[in-house]
Formats: sequence, C-alpha cells, structure tokens
Amino acid sequence: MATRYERIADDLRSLIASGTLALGEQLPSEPELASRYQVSKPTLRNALDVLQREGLVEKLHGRGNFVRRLLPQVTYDSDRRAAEARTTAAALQIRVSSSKLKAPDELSALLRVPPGAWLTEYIYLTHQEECPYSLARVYVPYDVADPGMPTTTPSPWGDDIRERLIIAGIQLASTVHRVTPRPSTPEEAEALRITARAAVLAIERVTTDVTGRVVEAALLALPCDRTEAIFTTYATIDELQVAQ
Amino acid sequence: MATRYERIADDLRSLIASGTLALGEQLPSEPELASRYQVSKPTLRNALDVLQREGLVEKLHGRGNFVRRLLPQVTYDSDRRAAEARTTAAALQIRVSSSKLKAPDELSALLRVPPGAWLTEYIYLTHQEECPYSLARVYVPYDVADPGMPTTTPSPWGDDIRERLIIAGIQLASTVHRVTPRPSTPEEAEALRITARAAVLAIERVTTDVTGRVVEAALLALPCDRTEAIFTTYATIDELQVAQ
DNA sequence: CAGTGGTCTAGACCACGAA
DNA sequence: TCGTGGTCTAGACCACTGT
Repeated sequence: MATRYERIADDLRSLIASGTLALGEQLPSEPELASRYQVSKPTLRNALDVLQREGLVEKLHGRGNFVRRLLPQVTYDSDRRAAEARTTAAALQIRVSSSKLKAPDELSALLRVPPGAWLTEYIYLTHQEECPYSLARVYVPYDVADPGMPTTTPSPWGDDIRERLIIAGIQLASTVHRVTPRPSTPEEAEALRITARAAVLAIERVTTDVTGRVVEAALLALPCDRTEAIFTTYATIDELQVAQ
Repeated sequence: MATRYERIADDLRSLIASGTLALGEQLPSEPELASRYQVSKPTLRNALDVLQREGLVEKLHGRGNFVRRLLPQVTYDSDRRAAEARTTAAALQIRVSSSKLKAPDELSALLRVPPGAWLTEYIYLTHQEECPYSLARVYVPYDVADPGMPTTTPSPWGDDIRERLIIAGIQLASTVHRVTPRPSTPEEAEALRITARAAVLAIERVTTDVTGRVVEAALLALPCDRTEAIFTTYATIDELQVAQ
C-alpha cells in the first residue's frame, strides 16, 4: 500500500507530466497544498522532497516551489573533434580566468611535479542560456609551457589549452580519465547552482606527452543528473598486429 | 548557524570517524538517541537521513540503524590488462549466465542489427566477499560469433568475451563508452542490493571491428557511491604524424 | 510477542526573498 | 513588511524483524 506522501507525489508528478502544471510554473504554497490534500505540512513536504530528488521540482527558500524546467543535457566527449561539432551547435557561453599558483599537494601528485612547483590554472565556467553547464579547472606546469590566455574560441573542457600545447610542439601521447560520482563541494554547488551536496560527476583528466611527462591535468565537475560522458578508445598498433 | 540536525549528524559522524561507533555496529535506537540529544524523533531522523545519504549509516526497517561497513571500491578500467592486474588481487566471485534472444528495439539500435536478430546475452553478476559489486549484460550478435559459455576465468565486465572474439580472428578497432549516472531500475537495485532508486553509474559500451561492424555491446551498472571508472585514450597515428 | 524504524499530525517559530 | 519555505516539537499509530 502506497503511503500518503507517495500518493501525493504521484498526483503532482502526473500533473507535471500532463502539463497541467507548466514547466517553470510556481506550485501553490505548501500550506495551500497541504490543505488541498488534507495532510499536515511535514507530510506534504515529504512528497515534495521525493519530487525534488527526482529532479522534477526545485525548492527555493523564501520564494516557492517550482516545476523544474527541462535543463540542457551536458555532454563530455574525450574526442576533441566530436566535442567541437556539438559545441558549435549548442551556443555555450564560456568564461575563462587564469592565474599562476604553486602546486598544492593534491595537484603535485596529479601532475607529477614537486610540491610548490609553478602551475598555470585556468578556470572554465560554462553556461548554456543562463543555465550553469560545467566547471573545469585546467592545470599546466609552467616549465612545460605557458599557453597564455585563450585567444581562440574556448572549449568547456579546456581542450583549447591542449590544442595550444600541440601547436607549441608538444606531442601528446595518452590521456587518462578517472570518472567518479561524488557529492559536490560547496564551491561546485555554488558555481553549478545545484543544491548543496548534490552529486556531481567528477572527471580527473591527465594528459601525458611522448616523453612520459604530464603536460596537462584537469578537474571537471558536471551536474550528475543531466550528464553523459563519452570515451572512445582505439586498438593500439601492437594489438592490431598481434591479431593479424 | 548550523541547524540542530546538522550538529547531531556532525557529532555522530565524528563518533564513526573516531571508531567510537565501530563499523557494522548497531546505533542506539531512535528514541534513545532522541532523548540523548534532547530532540524530537523527527529531528533525530533528519540527522540520520543526512548520514544515510552520505553512505555512513544504513537503516534497516524493524532491525535498527547500523554504521555502514566500508564497502569495497568498484573500479572499471577500459584497459583490459590494467583491469586484469587489479581483478586477480581483489578475489571477485563472478557468476555468468547466458541465453539466446531476439534483439528488442533498444538493443538492435545499440548493436546496429535488425530488430529481432539473434543475439547471445551474457549476464555477469559479480560479488566481492558477499558484497554485490557489479552487474553487466554483454551482447554479441549471433552472426558475428557464438563465443559459447566462458571457460577461462571471467572478468566482471565481460572482457573475456572480447578476448574470445579476438581469438576467433575478429579484429577489434574501437570501443565507445557512454557513461551516465542515473537512478537504478528495480532489477539493478535488487541485484546490487542498494536502496530502491539509488543512483548507479551506467556504462554503455560498444565495440566495433576494423570493418565497422558492431561485434559486442555491454550495459554495465555500478553502485554510484563507490565506483570509479578509468578510461585511457592514446593519440592516433595521424595525430602524431600531424604534430611531427 | 517485544523492539525496531516509518509515517503522520497540528501546530510554533525561524530564515529567506521581494516589494 | 509579508509571504514563502525550513526547522522543530511531543506525541500517536503503523509496519517490519526476530524470538
């Protein structure tokens, strides 16, 4: 037997699905809904919590509850060219800032440089039509190159930095992506405008050149509930030769 | 200012971290904790909900609240050899079953075969020390090959199937992974013994051979809160030549 | 059966956002 | 200032688990 709050959630869900409650529309206030369903406020809030976890309802303290608009899908692609094709179509606004810093311990381990080595940090904050899309922090050791500020059209994932490394004569050899869903940090929640501790898909990317040196690393945070990430791997030459 | 339930959650969290509450240990009952912290039951439950969402506490209806044991980390690696090295160390129990079926619409799109074409389906359910680890469904079109039942030591991700395809003379060329966090289906929640609708990391893998034919596809489901996935990509030959 | 967590009430009061 | 959601109380009763 379904509980009271589940039945209320079911009812509101079908109202949203049928369009009776339009996207972006404000729901009636909680006391109003509570009296309409003849339940107490905590029970009604329990129902709204279910819908919030499902991503159907957005609660804004002091303003009201709203039917969540369809948010654009976020797509990461390890293949730079495929990503570009999509990016141009999607009209993203990308804000990049850069600074120089001494590598803290986590970054020195990631980039395999001594702690305190100089790094250039690029922070990419991308929006799609006012809606936060992704947060990327890209690091390049200063003794590898100083790519300077982006001049070309940037990519949300800092792929333009890697392009600049290639132009500078650095031969990229392999890229390792470590993908982990985890709760967002307060800074990420703020930047992506998601509720505190809501999950993000974290992608840790490390690019190595043909000499085995780490030439770039990136920490990406994508909103978990509307993200897909695509990775394409090709058989290496020796694998194909073994098969032949 | 932290709320009442947040301060209680903080306190319990530090008790768990310090080992005062041992892993797997049953917490005092909710009325007991409520009176100890001088709060009402709903407030105390709110604190436990926070810890449950963080994965620190497991609530079992009719039995009690327990400190969640450290669950083994689940690691997917796109690199078969790296994955093997880890797997042998970790002592996984893998159960494989196979059946033949006609491709439903979703699978025919994924495998690029006509709807209703014959497929071999392999279901891999992996445990590590009684704890569910991963669920993988692997599909091979029947006209590509019939790998038969696994004889070698299997991999949790069905990599042994791909090994068998290589031995059968099929030249694998590229693999595309599509990674999406999403709520679990009831079957997945059951198999992975996670709470209903808890998030899984879904990996959709499609392997293509040198003729461009899809020779294998897999649908993997991994428990979101303790999973990492690693993807390694190498510069293709033409990228390196362009750079030179 | 006893003991546990799950649901629910009918209020009170606080904190936030916008006018 | 007013209307909104957020927190909290002190209980009652239901549903599940193990003996």
